[in-house]
Amino acid sequence: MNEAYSDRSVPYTRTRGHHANETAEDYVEAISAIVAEKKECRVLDLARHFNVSHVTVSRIVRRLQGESLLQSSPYQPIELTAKGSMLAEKVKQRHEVVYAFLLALGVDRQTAQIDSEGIEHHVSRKTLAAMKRFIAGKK
Amino acid sequence: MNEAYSDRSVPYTRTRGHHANETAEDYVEAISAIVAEKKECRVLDLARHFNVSHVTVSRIVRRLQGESLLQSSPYQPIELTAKGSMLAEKVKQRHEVVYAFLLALGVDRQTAQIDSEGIEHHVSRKTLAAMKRFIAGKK
DNA sequence: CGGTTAGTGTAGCCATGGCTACAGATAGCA
DNA sequence: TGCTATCTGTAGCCATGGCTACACTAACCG
Repeated sequence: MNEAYSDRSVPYTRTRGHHANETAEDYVEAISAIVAEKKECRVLDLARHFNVSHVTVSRIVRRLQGESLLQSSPYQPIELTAKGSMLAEKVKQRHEVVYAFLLALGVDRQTAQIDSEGIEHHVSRKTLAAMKRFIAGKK
Repeated sequence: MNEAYSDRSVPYTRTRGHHANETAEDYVEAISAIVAEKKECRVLDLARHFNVSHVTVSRIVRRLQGESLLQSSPYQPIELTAKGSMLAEKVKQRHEVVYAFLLALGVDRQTAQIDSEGIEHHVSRKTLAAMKRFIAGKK
């Protein structure tokens, strides 16, 4: 299940991996943003970002390292691998499109921010393209 | 956490309950649809619907009974409670709006079906209203 | 240098939702 | 009636991601 980051191609097909992939996407996106903002990303930065305990973060970070999405050593800052950076970039762009789309639809910023976080993981390539067309048409 | 069916009101606030609520919504919606179609709903109907084993269904059904969303006795058909029916109706309507919205946006039926299943759980009241306005404007 | 504080790791608990394997119930048909 | 096939339940495994409690590291400051 290595390259399974968008495998929801059959209606109601549940696998263990879906939720884990969403977590991976959220984490690399957050790490990328935190590094961009304050030069380095720590376990506690992520814990505060997601409102979870540092223990939860630490275990997830270990898992993502096993998936070669990031690199971490004890008491050291967390860094994305090339693979992790590419995924982060893809997720960030998709997220931005969904957010901009909701704004264009007439939703307020706060709601658009919250809903886009939930929606982004479920938007297929085709729907994303339709959202882009809509945004372009609005300009 | 009894009435927590749409509690994602803060950015990136994760709780154990979110995913479980989505499962509950999917199940009551499916049960309602299956009952409407073939008079009764069995464990195996749900297992086939969601592409999971009957064991998984059976455990989730037990949990949902504990939440008073449905009633089930050994080897008997599954029935929604009044509470379960109301939730199912709400979810069904929201799902239909999201599906119709994606179609109106220019997405093909297959993609709209799949994406709407994932997206529906993350659409707030406000975004849903915006989708309705968009559909109405298209007519 | 030592002490306090913030950060991190580990152990171990829980709930959820995947699974296989096996056992028991139900129903339909010869 | 009894066989067979389908359905359902139970036991028990796993991964994920929540948590608290406790221990250790590191860093900063007096």
